[in-house]
Amino acid sequence: MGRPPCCDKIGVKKGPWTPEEDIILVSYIQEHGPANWRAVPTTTGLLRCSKSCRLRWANYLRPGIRRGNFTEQEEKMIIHLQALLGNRWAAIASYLPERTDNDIKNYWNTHLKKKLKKLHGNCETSNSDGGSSSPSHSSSISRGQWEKRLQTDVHMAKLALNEALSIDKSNNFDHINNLNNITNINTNNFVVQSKPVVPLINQHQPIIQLSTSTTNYTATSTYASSCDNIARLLQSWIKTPPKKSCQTASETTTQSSLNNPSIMLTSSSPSEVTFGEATPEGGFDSFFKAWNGPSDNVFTLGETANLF
DNA sequence: AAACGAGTCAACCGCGAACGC
DNA sequence: AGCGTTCGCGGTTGACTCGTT
Repeated sequence: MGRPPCCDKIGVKKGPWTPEEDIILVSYIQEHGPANWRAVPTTTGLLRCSKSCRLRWANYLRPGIRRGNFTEQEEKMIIHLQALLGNRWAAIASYLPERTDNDIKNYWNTHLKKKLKKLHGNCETSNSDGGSSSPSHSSSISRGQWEKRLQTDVHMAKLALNEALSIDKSNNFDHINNLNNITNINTNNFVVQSKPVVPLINQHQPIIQLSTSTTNYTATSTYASSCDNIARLLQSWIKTPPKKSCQTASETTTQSSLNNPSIMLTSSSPSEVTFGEATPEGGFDSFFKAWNGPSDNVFTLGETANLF
């Protein structure tokens, strides 16, 4: 029996998400939390499959995501974690809470792979291409040799991570905690465990913790950063008007979005953005008013920690 | 200004794991 | 235990941007 498709192929929209769709999705998650993705399209009326909604949230709308401009420390971490864990991007992303697995994967494939290739030369035996650090890919060397090399890799990774993290200890508490996890890995266990590192990102995902009353938010600042993401998106969207499908899609959906009383945002500062009453006649004006700060005016990791 | 190629990244697809009945 | 459903992950694709000619 074949696996049923995750959604009906008919009537399901594909391609880039419009700001309106983003707002609808965020509105839903703000109300129900990031769970039961299956219900999202039917509840919200979004013409997207549940998978697409989850991905959009996880990779783009989720609060606390930083995009682009990978720091040297992050690069180091990614390189060494990749050496440690292979192409297990979700596990790697769990050590970089502000980054998504997709972002790390892209950055690896577009930047770091080349960088390492340049550094080590083409005939280097290192596993810079990913995957070869796993026992299943080490057929050319004996198990003993592989374990020896892994021990060295782990040691090197520890040192590099220590070095990288020591620079930015103040706001990287989570990294420190995660470092403890990674340094506690027993190399012997590592060999036999199929999943030595729990994807910590899952523990961060239910960031918006709502009480049953949707007006009583305990995670205002974290949600604000999600609004922040959308605000930035909308701003760039306005600056560079969408072409092709994006524009036509938004044209067709704007009215319904504005008529949805739950999706307007009002606030005097980005850190206090909450969902408010809809003012259809106001359009996105209030949204932009809400967003008037620098892009890095978002909650800190410490603030996130306080939520748990 | 136009054409082309390379680089980037958001989104899709398919698979396996986890979960619930 | 077996089956169907849902979720999460990693690989891949393709649209878009940017630089060069």
